[in-house]
Amino acid sequence: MFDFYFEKFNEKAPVATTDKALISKHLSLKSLKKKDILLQEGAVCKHTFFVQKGMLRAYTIDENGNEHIVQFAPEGWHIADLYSFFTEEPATLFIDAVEDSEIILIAKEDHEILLSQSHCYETFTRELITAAYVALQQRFNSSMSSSPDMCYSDFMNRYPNIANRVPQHMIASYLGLTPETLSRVRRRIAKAK
Amino acid sequence: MFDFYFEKFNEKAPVATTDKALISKHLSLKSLKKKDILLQEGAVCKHTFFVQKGMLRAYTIDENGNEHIVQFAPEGWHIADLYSFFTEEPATLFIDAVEDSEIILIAKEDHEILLSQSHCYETFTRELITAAYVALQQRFNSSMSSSPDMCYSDFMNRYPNIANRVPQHMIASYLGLTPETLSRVRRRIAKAK
DNA sequence: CCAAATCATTGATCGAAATCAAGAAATACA
DNA sequence: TGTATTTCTTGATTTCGATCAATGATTTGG
Repeated sequence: MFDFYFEKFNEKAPVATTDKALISKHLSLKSLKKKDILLQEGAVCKHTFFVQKGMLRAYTIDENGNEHIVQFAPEGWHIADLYSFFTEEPATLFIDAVEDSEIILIAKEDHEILLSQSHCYETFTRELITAAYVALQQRFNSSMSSSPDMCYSDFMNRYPNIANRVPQHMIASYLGLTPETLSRVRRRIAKAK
Repeated sequence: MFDFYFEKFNEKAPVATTDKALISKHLSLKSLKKKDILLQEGAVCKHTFFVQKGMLRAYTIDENGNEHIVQFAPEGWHIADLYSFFTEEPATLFIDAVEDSEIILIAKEDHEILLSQSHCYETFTRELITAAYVALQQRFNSSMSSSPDMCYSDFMNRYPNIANRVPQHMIASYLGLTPETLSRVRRRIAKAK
């Protein structure tokens, strides 16, 4: 049932059988169709999501109605509006399914129980958020100090598994470019080879 | 000696007297003059830094020699190149003192001992990195989806304590603008009022 | 206290990405 | 299978921030 989850868990923090049993009690499953929405801006984010299968994305919509994709989450990844999750303030992000997906939900109450009752769960959480912070830092640096061409190449190399599954205009949105600009970036890169 | 540190610590995770004694053994102090460098790109980041007094900054230098400030750390904040700290790969960041400063250093070995020996230290670390992640996320969103004018106003409102202590060209660098552009942003905003 | 360095502003020009517009290609689905 | 929708590309134009250049203001430290 949660084998894949615990496999990923175990990569960051060793998990004993008794912990597995405890943690399993606090997880729930959900199936999603492509485009199903898990979180709307303005709602409080009451769960974190772990993707077992498929892909989710988090994005904002700015005052001009433009989407800005903040994160993709293919299988094995976690996603949430952590700001809203921790503060219980309204979310600034939307989260929806890019593909038909199967996910695990962890409610905030359950998350807190697990933090207090399972030491390895706390360690896992710490490792997870640390890795997420470092990845975000690097992405931010790259987007601040590289050309669009470099950002695109970096993204394709770093996340081929995402790049090959989502439409180009979503990659453009993730990189902070318009689809037209990304198309021209691709042409430039193809020509340069 | 470490009163201020434990005060901040306690805001995120309650700390008992015995833990304080243990943790104190693993902290060391350092005084810095303005412009003193704590970390160079290419070196391994072997410590995290807590600012007791003064202000530090972390920044990258891109291939054109332009600085991009990643973070300011006034008193009460932590700073490090966490990517390098955790992986022991060469740092991509520089860290130096924006003002004369007094800091606490925590070496990686000490950090790991504390994680394993003090539960509240682990909780504190988790809370700290979570807050940092959320702050970075919000900064990233704001810089991707707002006008320079909005980014600047947000920054001034959110961090007046930083904004009033650093030269404008550093704020420009933090926001990803040239000093000239920031100067014009300020004029626009002043006129609009 | 003064000279030197740093910092901020302003103007003119340039360039890269956004926007606007249209059409072609691919995909979905009924 | 065929139609509708989504996606991608290409061209023309505009816009906004970067760059280049110069000057003025402020800070620093010898």
